[in-house]
Formats: sequence, C-alpha cells, structure tokens
Amino acid sequence: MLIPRDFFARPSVEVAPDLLGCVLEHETADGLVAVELTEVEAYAGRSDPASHAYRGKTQRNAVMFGPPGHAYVYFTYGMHFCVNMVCLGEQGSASAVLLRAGAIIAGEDLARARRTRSPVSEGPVSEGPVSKDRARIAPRDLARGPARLCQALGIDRGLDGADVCVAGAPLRMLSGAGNPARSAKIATGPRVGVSSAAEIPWRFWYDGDPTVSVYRPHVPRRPKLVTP
DNA sequence: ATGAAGATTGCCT
DNA sequence: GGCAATCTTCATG
Repeated sequence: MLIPRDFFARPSVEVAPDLLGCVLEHETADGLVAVELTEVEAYAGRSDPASHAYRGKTQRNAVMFGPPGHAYVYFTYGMHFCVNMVCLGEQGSASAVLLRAGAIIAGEDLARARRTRSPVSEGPVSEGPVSKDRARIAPRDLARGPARLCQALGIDRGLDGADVCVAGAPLRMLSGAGNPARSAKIATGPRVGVSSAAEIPWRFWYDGDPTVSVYRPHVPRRPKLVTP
C-alpha cells in the first residue's frame, strides 16, 4: 500500500524506525526495482550540525525545506547519489531520513546491471562502460549502503523533489509487510562523529540483517599534495 | 576566483 | 587498512 503523506509529517527520528520494512519502488523504461529498507538514519535539520540543512536553505537542499513525503537527492564525492525522505516540512525544520541500505525484492537483474556500470553513468542501462568484473555482485550487496541503494534503484538528481506519496508516480514508498518478528529486532545507535545530541539514537537497522551496511569510520583525506 | 571537505565506494597492498 | 576517484557546495580572499 502507498504510504500516506501524514506518515512523513513527523519528526525524522520518529519516522526513521517506521521506515524499516517499507518498500521503495522506482519504475523506469528499463523496468521496476523495489527495495525493502533495512537501515536508515535520521537527520534533524536546522538543529543538527551533521545535516545539510544546518546552515540554512540553499539551492542544493531546498527540497528539505519543502513539504514532507518528497525525496531529497544529493550528489557527493564527485560520483555518488544518496536519497532522503523529507519529514515534517512545516516550521522550516527541514528534517529528513537517509536511506542507508535495503534488500532487493524485485528487479534484481536490473539492479545488478545498474550496479555493474560505472557509478555516475547516465542514460539507458544498455549503455555505459562496464567496470572490470563486478558482474557477480552478491545479492546482499546490491543495495548495501546509501550510494549503492541509489545506484541499484537508478536514482539521481533528476528525482530530487520527487513526491513518493502519489500512486503511479515513478518513485513511490509502500508500507511493509508488518512482520512483527522483524520489527522486534530493530537495533538503534548514535551517529558517530557528531558530538551534539549524542543521546538520541539516530540510526535504525534490522539487527543481524545481511544487507545492513558495515560501519566504516570516516577518514578525512589528507590535503592534496602540492608539487613544487 | 579559489580551495577544502564531504551523510562513499571500490580496488590496492 | 589505506587511498584514489571526482565534483558540488560552501567559505574565504
């Protein structure tokens, strides 16, 4: 079932755990890919130093300041896209939930084809360079990580601002099967690297699920070496 | 105008 | 475990 907009009209920390088990579908000319969410992370917006919205509204994050139930897609590291669900749009809170990982439940072949191309290649799946031999990606790794999830679903900046609460829209969010056994195994934890509000559990995931991304501490790159 | 850092990933040793 | 790839955004001069 399509998720009603009211679902997203709450603080992101409340929405995040409820998104686990929900299904994000993207339908294109190439076909349909559906992902059941297994890991998400909440961002509080203006009050959150780690949020893109912390320093106010810009062209890039404008969608976060809009109504809930829309996708905020951003480009990072020169090659990756990540997708968020905008929550509580009113009051300029600009909160959102980052979709970090999921399990492919439909369109696995298409997802694998997309994941086999170079990260930022545009256009039809039938084109674009195939990088080395990534043809045999394990199913659990197809959408394991925020950028991988976007690539598997074929999400790019063109979907920034897309409404996921409209039936028949290319990108839509469906409610999950409501598996109680699974819901009971939701793990939470603080985000690493953010000192403020560390007491709030920002990350939510299905404990033990193989598609949950592995934590890799962020290492700032050393400054570019200047040649004399 | 210019530069540094980034809600990451894949490949290298 | 380390580092390159690659470019947009934001802050500063």
